[in-house]
Amino acid sequence: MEKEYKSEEEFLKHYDSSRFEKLSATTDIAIFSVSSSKQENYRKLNNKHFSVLLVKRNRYPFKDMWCLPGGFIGVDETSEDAAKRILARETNLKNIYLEQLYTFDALDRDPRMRIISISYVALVDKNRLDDTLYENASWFNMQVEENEKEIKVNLDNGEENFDIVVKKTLKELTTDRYKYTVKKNDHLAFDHPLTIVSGISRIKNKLEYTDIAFNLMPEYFTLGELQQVYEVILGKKLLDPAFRRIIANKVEKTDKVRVDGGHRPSKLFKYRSDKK
Amino acid sequence: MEKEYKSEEEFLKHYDSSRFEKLSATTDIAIFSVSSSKQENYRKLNNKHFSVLLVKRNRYPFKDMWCLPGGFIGVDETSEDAAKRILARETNLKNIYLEQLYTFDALDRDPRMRIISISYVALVDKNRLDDTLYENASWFNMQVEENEKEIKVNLDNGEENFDIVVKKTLKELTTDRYKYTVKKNDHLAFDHPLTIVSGISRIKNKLEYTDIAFNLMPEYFTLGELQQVYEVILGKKLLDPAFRRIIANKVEKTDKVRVDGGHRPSKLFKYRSDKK
DNA sequence: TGAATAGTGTCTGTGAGACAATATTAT
DNA sequence: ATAATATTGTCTCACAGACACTATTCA
Repeated sequence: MEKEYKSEEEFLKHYDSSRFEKLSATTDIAIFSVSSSKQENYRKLNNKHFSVLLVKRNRYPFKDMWCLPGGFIGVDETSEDAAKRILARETNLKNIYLEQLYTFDALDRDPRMRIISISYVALVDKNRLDDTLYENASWFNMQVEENEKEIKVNLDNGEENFDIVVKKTLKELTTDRYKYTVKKNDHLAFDHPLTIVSGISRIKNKLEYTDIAFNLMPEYFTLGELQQVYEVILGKKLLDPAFRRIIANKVEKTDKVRVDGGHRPSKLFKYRSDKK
Repeated sequence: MEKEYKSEEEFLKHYDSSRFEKLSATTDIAIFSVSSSKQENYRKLNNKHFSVLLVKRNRYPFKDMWCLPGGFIGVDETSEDAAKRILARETNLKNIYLEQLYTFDALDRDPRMRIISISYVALVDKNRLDDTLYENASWFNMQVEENEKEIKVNLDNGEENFDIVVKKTLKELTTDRYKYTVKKNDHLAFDHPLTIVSGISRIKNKLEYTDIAFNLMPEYFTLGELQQVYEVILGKKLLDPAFRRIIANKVEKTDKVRVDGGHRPSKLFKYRSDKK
């Protein structure tokens, strides 16, 4: 039974904040970007890959495994502030695209104790990044294969290469569209395969009805480059005329030109937010 | 500096779970439904309203204000389990549609202390509900008006009627599509206006590309009723032929018929999950 | 000159929006 | 008969998919 209080102030004065059990909370961020790798053929464009930043853990639990950048949320900071703090530690950039993704809270997701993870997705333009990475961080190119039953992501940082497989359970009604469960994972700590797959799925969806792609682009870019970014994230080739129609009112042609190979030079465009 | 451990087991044995500050977590659920109200005209169909279940608080903080059903998350239950526990308390139904919405964690969202809220959205078919409601619960019909700058929701349970207004800030790139902030609210506790508005927005979006609407429907329904549900949630009239085209492969015609007024009877349909 | 990308024109089929027309019921 | 909903037909316009064609560069 609760005592009677005359006012909210009086109630708060007597409130015992230890009445309910508390738990720990962390933030984990799926920082995505698009990497380029040179082609041998001087005529061809750079190869692009959708990529994610992982950190090698140097302490228990999951020592020596890879994980998403993250950390504990202080009692005096919001999860978003914590995410920004971690982003600032991992990159040299301000004003990074940051969006809350999902709160993972399975009871056994951390062997230490009950720790929930309020996860975020961030998008960065790799061109603006320093090459120097914090601690044991490394960019992994992702190759995503998805069918009705599962999603396989191949992760490759040039030295290490491994797959994670996440099973999709379609629950029809009575729950969200899909429920993900880890099916194969030997290299990632915690439930981070779920975070990565959820993040990819979120970005893929939003790519089609928002302008988030431009967070992955430098100020000036060619339409070919922009199309490549869409293609590596969506995981399929797009037809040039259709693509140009779709993004026509999101970009603005500049008088700059890029000459970069044995082929016709391309005009440089920039993002136009005042689109109709 | 961290001590050296020989194995993860050894590390876990010595782990001090009080090393990091902890915080409290609650679950709040926006339980949505569609209410019907009889029309005076015998020919006309029932009027439908998109509605949300609110509870009048009988204790501090925010005593005597309305809030979403919710409660603290135990250390040994997931937020989803907590949400199901609360749903079971408020309704008599099993297998309710339940989806994680967002984690709200502004530092000042609760005057007692730092409490984050992992919020959920639930959809129920009011026809299957008992009329008896738990404690001080009450269904409020919602009238939503949205423009570029803000979202106004009028809440009405037959006895009380009030507005909440939430401001939309468009952050273009560098963050999610919109950021919501409470602009006017005299009747709802905590940051629940944000939860309600976020929930409405989520359901509105998913209505178009998923089958969630059928969670709001009884087993057998007419296409007119189904269309009404879409219309009250989307907040606009739809054209009959277009609507029927869209949902054609999601429903299955039965040989049942509903005769209910001074107009042509309608065939009853049911949900068909094996759609192409 | 050839291989590659850049950029545009155009045809066609699909599908949404709009409107019209017919069917059926209780009062 | 009338007012309401139920149901279907069809026209048009916009647009995505598909393909073809031209432009331009460097080795």
